[in-house]
Amino acid sequence: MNASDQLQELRRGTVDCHVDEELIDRLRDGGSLRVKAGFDPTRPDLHLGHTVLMNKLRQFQDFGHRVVFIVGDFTARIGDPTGRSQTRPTPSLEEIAEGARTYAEQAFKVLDEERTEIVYNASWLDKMQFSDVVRLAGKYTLARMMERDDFKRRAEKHLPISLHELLYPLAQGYDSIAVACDVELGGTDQLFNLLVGRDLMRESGLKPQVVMTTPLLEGLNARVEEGRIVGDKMSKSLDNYVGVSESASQQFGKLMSISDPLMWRYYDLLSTLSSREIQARRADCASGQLHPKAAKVALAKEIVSRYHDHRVSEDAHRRWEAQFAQRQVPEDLLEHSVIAQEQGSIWLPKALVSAGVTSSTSDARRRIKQGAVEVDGTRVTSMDAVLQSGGRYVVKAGKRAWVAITVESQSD
RNA sequence: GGAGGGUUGCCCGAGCGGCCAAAGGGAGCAGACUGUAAAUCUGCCGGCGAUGCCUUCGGUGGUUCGAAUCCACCACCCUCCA
Repeated sequence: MNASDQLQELRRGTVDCHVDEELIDRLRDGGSLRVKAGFDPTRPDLHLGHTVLMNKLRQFQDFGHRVVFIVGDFTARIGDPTGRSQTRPTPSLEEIAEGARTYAEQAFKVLDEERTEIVYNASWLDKMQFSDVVRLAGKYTLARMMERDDFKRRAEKHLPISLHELLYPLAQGYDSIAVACDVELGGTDQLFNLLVGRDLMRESGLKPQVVMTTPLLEGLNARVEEGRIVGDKMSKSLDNYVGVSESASQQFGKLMSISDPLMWRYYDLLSTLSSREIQARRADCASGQLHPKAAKVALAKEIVSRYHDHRVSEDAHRRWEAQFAQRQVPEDLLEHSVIAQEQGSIWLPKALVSAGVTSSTSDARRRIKQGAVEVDGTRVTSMDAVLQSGGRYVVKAGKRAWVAITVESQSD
């Protein structure tokens, strides 16, 4: 594929490319580019948000370029100040090593292993002497460092900025020197760090890297208001994510819960369809030829198939339709045994707590009061309901809270 | 080294002696409506076999009939001056 077509494809999905001309020049030169991306090994559970970047890296690989996958085992110990007002705890060496391993494992569900080089930044950063650090620090100024809006904001608010936080961008920038890359990719929140790398490379007499940023994917609960996406980025701590290693059913269900407008954002950032195909699908929905639900199912299937067997993905779809659209008892119903109390029965709220469906009897009573609890398909209205010993009951305590409870008698 | 401000439920944040299991918002949960959409509406949102009882407002001790609220000490966080 020629250079301008490559550029066009690589830029798809509203990826910001800083210094386009340089990239196209390098693409024109032919040969394989070294594309760098750094990863924080302390968060090894990849979710779809991370895969936006991964997919872009994969695209580079498909054009014949090489990915330099940097495990930030050293920088993890400093802690990236990006978006944080507090310094986070330093992970142990073991945690970092374990994280790096699982990270790579998950990354290769998307990346082409043949065209990926994995390197650890401690292998050069750890060896630096204090004098090396001083020399590196001498290449940058406080004024420029303070251009970073996170630092600027904190300075204005008189919030603390630790000195080591100022070193973080330098360390990351030094990585670019160490691996001599042509391009560095990162999330938009990484823009400043990436540009520092570019400057440091130039200072060191290297050809400065081209900087590309991928947008941050919004979480499942994001909304679209007046054409703008409102909501937090996808993150594990906010529990608005789809994990790469989650089960097909979980992934499918989560993807189906996003709002229609958000679906198009997900299409743009996660689908491998061409922009033209996505536009066509969108137009069909708008004109009523395609039901939005069908479009969402197609997207969910595409994504789930990427991380699971195609058949598993089909199965997840089928089960989802059965459980939610047709309100049938889920196939993968959890079985749970509880021990009967005196009188050969167990008070329903107690059974629900014991089966792990509700967090407390108060919670169980609340749900009964609100009509959320069903036993064998019949809504429970009495607070005094009990399950008889020896029986197996299919209990529902809310849309997603299903369990089969078997009551064993006390003497067992 | 000096002066001042702060620490409230999952998060933000009001409360500044009883009417406080603690306003308001967010998140979450449940029901209705649906395409498990989203939005919206309604209710819930510490625990307890429960119109009552028990434990919560950084920690410990105290004042008081009564403390998230007052006092003392301790811990942690922040700001300003040096």
